[in-house]
Amino acid sequence: MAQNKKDQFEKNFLDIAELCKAFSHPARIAIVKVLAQKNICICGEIVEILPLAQSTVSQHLKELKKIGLITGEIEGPKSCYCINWKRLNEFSGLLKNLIDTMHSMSQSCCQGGIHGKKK
Amino acid sequence: MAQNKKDQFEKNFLDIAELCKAFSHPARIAIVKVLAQKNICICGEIVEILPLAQSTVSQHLKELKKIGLITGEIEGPKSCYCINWKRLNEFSGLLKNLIDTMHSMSQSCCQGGIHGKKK
DNA sequence: GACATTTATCGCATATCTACGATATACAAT
DNA sequence: ATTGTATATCGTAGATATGCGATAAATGTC
Repeated sequence: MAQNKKDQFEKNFLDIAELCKAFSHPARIAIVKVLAQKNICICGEIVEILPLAQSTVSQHLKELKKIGLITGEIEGPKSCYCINWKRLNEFSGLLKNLIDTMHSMSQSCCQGGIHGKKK
Repeated sequence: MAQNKKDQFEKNFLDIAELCKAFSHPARIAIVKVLAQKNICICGEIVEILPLAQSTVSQHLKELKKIGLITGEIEGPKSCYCINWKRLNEFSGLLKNLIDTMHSMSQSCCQGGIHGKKK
């Protein structure tokens, strides 16, 4: 059991869910911030700042790259990871748009229906 | 091994990460949308719409409630789950603020440093 | 009280995530 | 060619997440 049911939902939801998953661990948020703040591209420098092993940081970078939030090029022994601002802003926009859309279609709840019958 | 290192990051990151985790599964996004769109409070009605068992939906509701994105009151055999718009907007705002802050402190990368030396 | 309805919780199986050390890979420098 | 440096990948262990059926709990109905 415990089959994967994620594909049975709206494609739009899956995209947002995967973006959220990328940010669902503080280490990955921290990595993105380091890339922005310190103007750092190098995996090794990130490793020095964060309390994580090199292999762990590399895995997190891989996930961030997979979803498109960062880009990464390897030039021999050096890496160059950069933030993909377009995708990051898209993430923020998709979430805001989702919430705004939901808000606009919502009506008052628990006031007129069965549940409003508070004694 | 595999110890939990989440507490070793900024508290702000942990809060955003937990909010993102709540939205990191399309089922939970779908649940929130159903609560908004259909103006539904009842767990059982959500179960009918989504391709999930009642116990699974109940678990997702519990997680959404735990992080504060929805509120839930049980009146005997009936439930009343409502969206917490304040918290939802806070989620959207925190993410946007984080990204904007990162963007404002960022400088160009891979253009003047070692990595810019493209042959 | 007996029964139906609705929801939460328990127990369990499987899947995925997190983290690390060890190792492989790719390139620069000597 | 050998060495050194930086990074990715592999293997693995433990922790969480996902999902369901069965069951318990709370309330209304007969």
